[in-house]
Amino acid sequence: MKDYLLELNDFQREAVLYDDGPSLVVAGAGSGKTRVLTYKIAHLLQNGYQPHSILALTFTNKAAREMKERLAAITDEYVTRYLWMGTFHSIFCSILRREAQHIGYDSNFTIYDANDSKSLIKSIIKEMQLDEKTYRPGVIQNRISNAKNGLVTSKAYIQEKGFRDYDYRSKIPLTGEIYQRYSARCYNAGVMDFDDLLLQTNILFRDHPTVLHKYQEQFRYVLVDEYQDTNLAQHLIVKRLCENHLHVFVVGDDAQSIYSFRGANIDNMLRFQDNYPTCRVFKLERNYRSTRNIVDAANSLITKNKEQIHKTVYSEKEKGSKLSLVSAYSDYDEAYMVSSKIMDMIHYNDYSFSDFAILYRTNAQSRVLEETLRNRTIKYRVYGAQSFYQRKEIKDVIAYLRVIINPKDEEALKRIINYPLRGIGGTTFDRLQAAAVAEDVSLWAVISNPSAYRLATSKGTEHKISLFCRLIEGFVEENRTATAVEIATTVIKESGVRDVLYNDSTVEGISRLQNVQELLNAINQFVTMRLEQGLETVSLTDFLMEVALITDQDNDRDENADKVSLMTVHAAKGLEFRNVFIVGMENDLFPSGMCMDSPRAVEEERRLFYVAITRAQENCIITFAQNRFRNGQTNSASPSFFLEDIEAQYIDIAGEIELPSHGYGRTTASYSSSRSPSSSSWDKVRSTSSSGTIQSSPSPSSSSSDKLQSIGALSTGDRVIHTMFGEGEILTLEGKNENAKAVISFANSGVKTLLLKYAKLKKVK
DNA sequence: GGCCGGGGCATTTTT
DNA sequence: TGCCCCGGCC
Repeated sequence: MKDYLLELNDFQREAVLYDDGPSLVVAGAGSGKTRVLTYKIAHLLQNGYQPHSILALTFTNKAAREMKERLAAITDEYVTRYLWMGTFHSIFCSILRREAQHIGYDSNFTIYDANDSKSLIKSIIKEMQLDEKTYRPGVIQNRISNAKNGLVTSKAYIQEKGFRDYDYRSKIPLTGEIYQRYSARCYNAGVMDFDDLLLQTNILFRDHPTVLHKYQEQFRYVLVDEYQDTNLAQHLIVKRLCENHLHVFVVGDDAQSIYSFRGANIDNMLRFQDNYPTCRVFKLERNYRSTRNIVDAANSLITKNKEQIHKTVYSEKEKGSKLSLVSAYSDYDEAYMVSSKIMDMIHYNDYSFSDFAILYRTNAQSRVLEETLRNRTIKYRVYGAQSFYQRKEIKDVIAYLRVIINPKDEEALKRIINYPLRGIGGTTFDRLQAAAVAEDVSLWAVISNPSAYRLATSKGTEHKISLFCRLIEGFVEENRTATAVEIATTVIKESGVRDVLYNDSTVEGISRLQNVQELLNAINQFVTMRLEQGLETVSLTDFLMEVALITDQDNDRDENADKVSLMTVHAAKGLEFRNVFIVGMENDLFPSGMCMDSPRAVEEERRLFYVAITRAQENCIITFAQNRFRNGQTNSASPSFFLEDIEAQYIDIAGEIELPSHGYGRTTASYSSSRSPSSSSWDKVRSTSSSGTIQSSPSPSSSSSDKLQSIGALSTGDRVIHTMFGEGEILTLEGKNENAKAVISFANSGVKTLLLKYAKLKKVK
């Protein structure tokens, strides 16, 4: 093993070496938090801790994987195999599976993802004949999730006056009832949702001291990453596991706590010392990531928050450039300026695309950016977009697999009972489900024996149901002996999914079939990997558990691809880029308009802005638009009041910026940065935006009426997509308004003349 | 049972 | 603007 201690600074080393009780490492942004955690584990290993006696908990698979890789590099690879390192959810999912019988579950329970949960809540709301506009499924889902994360079971929820009153005041008094039904349904279906994995673990540990004791004995040391993001359920699990030996080492940054809406409680970190009175606090304050200006600017922002652990983050890098603040006329212009700036910086500073990230508050903002980047042929990747396992075709196949290992899985059944179409439609399904609810049995119990439930269905329908039932039973039977890949292959073939996709010769259809093939590869890969790690057998259940807890993060396969990264600020946490754009810095957007009634929520938004700024290593460029198209209309916007929180000395109002040409002529405007001395950047912003130095770009519709080079947004030579004919190129354009026509040469359908009024053309590139 | 189109509606979301 | 839900129609 390398002499790892030499690679740490004094403070980091102190934290790693201290071994005399609970430790809290308050790690500022970019201060080498993961490094400390990794070396701490290496240190424990070197001092005689067995790998299987170390439990290291993270929030993302990616964090766990990266830490494993780093550990493998400084210790031995085989060691990391036996470490208990993973996300809270995956680790306790394994434990729950092992101990399921203690809490009345089968060890083959399946997992509801957020969509499954929401869908179930929706059906319950319908069954209770409540109005979906009053009882918004998303809101109810949040309420239930928060309750679970706060370890409030449905029973407790209904009994507790506080919840009742709160729901009553929110005009959704029956939330407790929905929660109760939701829990019952999950239990009957033999499934757990994400929150259950933590809630049930707590129940397990609370009610079964011998089980708890077993794990207390096993885990001699417990480490937690991103502790500021733990919720009560997680905090308590850790506390229980450590209560005897107090070998607990947690790392986090309270200034980066941005997940309270998911139940994270920053108090877990702020009051760590109350929970562990003998704890020692270590502060890592040296930032290794960013230039001094960036660190100082971020500090000046975050000091405006009241609740925080005091620390002074500093950088010893060069001063670097100031942050820059750029005003744009519209969201479109904002996107255009960002892409221009990227091109400029690449040109003059020798950056590549992958040195840039564009961060925004909401996913909806990515659209304009994407469009603009495409037009400028800038390669980009949107993170947090639909992940592989979220695709419909993949979810469909996964649903079959879920039903095979747990036929009671109601949401999975719902997905596949009529896909591919087999004539079991909504009405029939509702009847089946109503019977299941009325008799308090699983949906599968009704499906596998419909005649026992006096359903008002026809003979023909009953036959269809029994065919479906036999199909599933056949799969279940095969799964006893077949490998995971074999059973998945059979399912795709015999369910009819393959034929449906095969018969769809559209571009989308072909890609869906490829995705399904890719799923088989993924299963194969997973099994091979596990076998290589020395496991005797790898079941379908193992794969499904892994898949259920996987999210988008995992596909960083093309990490080396040279692309600009687009993502929400939330998704950017933990990442770093040489150059960061923070766009849409406007009131009502960032901070979100929904936080304004709560000072705590405003502080969280400010932390979010802090996270955004601290992603930047060299340059941080902040933009806002004076007009933004949102929810179908354009609204005028004002620069975020958070900008006022950044001290003026660290931020510049941008100089000359080229405005979008739209291909209709060029305009160049420059920002008149206010000369008047001002103590806050805010004044400058105001003077800039109100003096309106940025002119509106000409609108596309004002294009000239020459030889009809273009009509509306279309020009000759444009590549377009037609819903029927596919992709093609515009050869000519003619006519006005109602009669505007285009002659288009389609790749697969030949040349067509289309009336623009009817042809819904979509421009590509 | 299943498809199409009008109307209402929009945070963030490690698992 | 784009998604999702529901109601009407085949």
